[in-house]
Amino acid sequence: MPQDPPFPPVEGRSTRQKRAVWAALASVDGFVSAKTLHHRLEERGDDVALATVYRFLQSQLEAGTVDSLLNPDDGEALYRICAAQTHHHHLVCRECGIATEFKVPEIDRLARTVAVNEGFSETVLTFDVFGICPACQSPSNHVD
Amino acid sequence: MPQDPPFPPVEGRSTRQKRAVWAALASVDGFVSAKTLHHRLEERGDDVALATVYRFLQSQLEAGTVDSLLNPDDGEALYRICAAQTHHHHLVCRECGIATEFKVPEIDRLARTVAVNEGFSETVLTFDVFGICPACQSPSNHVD
DNA sequence: TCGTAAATGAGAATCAGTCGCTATACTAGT
DNA sequence: ACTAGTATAGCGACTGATTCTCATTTACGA
Repeated sequence: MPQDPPFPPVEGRSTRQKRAVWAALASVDGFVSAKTLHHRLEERGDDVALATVYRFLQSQLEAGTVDSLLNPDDGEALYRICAAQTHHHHLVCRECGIATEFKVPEIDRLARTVAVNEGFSETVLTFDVFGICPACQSPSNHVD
Repeated sequence: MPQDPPFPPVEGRSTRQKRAVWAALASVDGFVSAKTLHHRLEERGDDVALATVYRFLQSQLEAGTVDSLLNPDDGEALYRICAAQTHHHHLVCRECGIATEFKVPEIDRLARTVAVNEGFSETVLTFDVFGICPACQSPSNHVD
């Protein structure tokens, strides 16, 4: 048992479960669902309750160390580590979850302008792009 | 809630239930959830199964006569009548559901460009803005 | 080591959304 | 108009994701 977890993203007490979930999340390239994450943990032999996975993801979300978005197909929440605190959007493969972050300040500015003109406050933008990534387009490279 | 349903929206057979759901949808200004719509129907004395509401909304969605989006707070799907077939986005009040449509072609163009550059295909944009509308900001006018 | 607050596990509860079977509306034939 | 045939609609039961409850366990400062 290493003395210090690789990255201590953990707020509050440091537990085996939190470290395990973080490690599993860190080992994935793209966005994953809580369920998928839970499966990976089982495969690794890490016993963590599904509820704990959800709780951890929720707290990290609030802490800003993970990002989440809703799969537009089924409304399922997807998560991934996302250190970049600054505002950005995602280009996400709906097959494998691989994601690219991008910023288009103009977009945000334009949207804010629209909102302000209408007198809206506390605005939140949801802006993500879903598609099929190059790897998933070629069956040979297809990753589930 | 000005006028009657502008057109008979019902594709396929015209039934009491479809007409009722459409009328209920038409009587609402903003986006509503299937559940809310179902409540309204009950209040009116229209007995329609929740599943029927969902199915109707789904078919109208495909027909392009209603619009939907995911509430980022809880992932619930929201619907409203939306005749404008052309691509557009929404500025939605998260309190009362009131929504304004807007178009910013540049946004779509920029987003597509990002996707194409990364080699993504079959891209779908999700872009909506949530906030608190002027009416809901002043407690006196607050609509739940 | 001890005490205490925080975290976890297990499963029940909740809630949006879907499915499979039955009932009904529409059509063609008479 | 009446009836059978067929596709569609309707509805109750179900599913799957997420949250809640609470008894138990654990981390960690004193």
